[in-house]
Amino acid sequence: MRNEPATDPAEPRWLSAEEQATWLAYLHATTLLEDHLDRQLQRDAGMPHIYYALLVQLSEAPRRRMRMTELAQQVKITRSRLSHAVARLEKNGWMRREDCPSDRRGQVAVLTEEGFEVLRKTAPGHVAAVRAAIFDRLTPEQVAEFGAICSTIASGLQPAGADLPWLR
Amino acid sequence: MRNEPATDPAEPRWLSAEEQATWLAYLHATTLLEDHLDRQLQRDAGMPHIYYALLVQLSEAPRRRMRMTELAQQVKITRSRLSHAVARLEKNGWMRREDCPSDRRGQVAVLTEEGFEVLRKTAPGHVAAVRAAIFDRLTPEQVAEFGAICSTIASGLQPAGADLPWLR
DNA sequence: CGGCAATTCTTGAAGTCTAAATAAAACAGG
DNA sequence: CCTGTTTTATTTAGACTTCAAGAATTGCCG
Repeated sequence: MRNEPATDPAEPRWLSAEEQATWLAYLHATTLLEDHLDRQLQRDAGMPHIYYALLVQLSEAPRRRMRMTELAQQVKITRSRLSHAVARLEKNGWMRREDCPSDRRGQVAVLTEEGFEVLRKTAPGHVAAVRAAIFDRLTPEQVAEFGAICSTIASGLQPAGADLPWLR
Repeated sequence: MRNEPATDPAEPRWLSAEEQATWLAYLHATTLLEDHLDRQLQRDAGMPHIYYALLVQLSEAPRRRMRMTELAQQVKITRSRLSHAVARLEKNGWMRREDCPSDRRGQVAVLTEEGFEVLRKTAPGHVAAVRAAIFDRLTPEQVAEFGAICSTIASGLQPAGADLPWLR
């Protein structure tokens, strides 16, 4: 389709050739990488990448525990998705739920010792995979620029699970 | 965890602080953007982003048709995933399958007129969403660099659905 | 206080994806 | 040819995600 300098509001501003190329490269990179890491972790840790990210997040939290809502926000997923995920991880014995002392509605997700152990054993392989896919292939300047770009993009997007009241 | 300059093969090379920050920014950006575009397209076009990408790919192909395997490769998904997707898109009347004349095993995915029409009507909104999330927020230099980085990453990863014979 | 609204989290159903198994046709050699 | 392998595509079952709905609790405010 076309790309015109015009300002006709009826005519959408299509992507330039360079923008298209970048967008396509982005789609390919993210699709392939997500797929790659999902396989790597499914094979080595028995869970998809996002579940692994939940364990990591918990492992870095004080007392290895976090409120459900905050955990969901940190990892950028909906509370619903988190509920299902934690249910599964709980079956594996890698996570546990406790009632929140200060808010009777709340739950606290806790990383179990077994969960931490899984992390300890599989973290090296995972870092290696991430490194091989990204950091071993970019210059330090590119890493910095890449981080800045991703931050910019992320900062412009609504948090996941931002329930209805976005039009208030 | 630590980061040591040592070359002990037993001690994994953890990510530096800057690498961690970049990796986290990447995860946030991709998670949020994928989610955002999925919602945008589900709302405006009635399908997830990857399905939309299939229609786009077909629309740009000669005679708006493509062999299943090639379509899967172009969009970086497995043949299995494509089979499911096309089955669904066929129900919507947006795609159609034809037998391949030259290879009796093969199938050709064809974009229907209805499918093209959906694309025509929803493309402007989708470009706008992509533009708002990415291109309106980056400088031209960043766009170029971003494209180069994504290309590098993508080029280092195996194609999806690369069946077993990878250890041949 | 009393009640309505918002928050927190879970659930169930429908849609999608993965992994492994299957079927069918093409190919490659002996 | 005829057989074993590869390629192409689909199918099944199970896992995961989304969306809408629901239950319990808290917070606001007149």
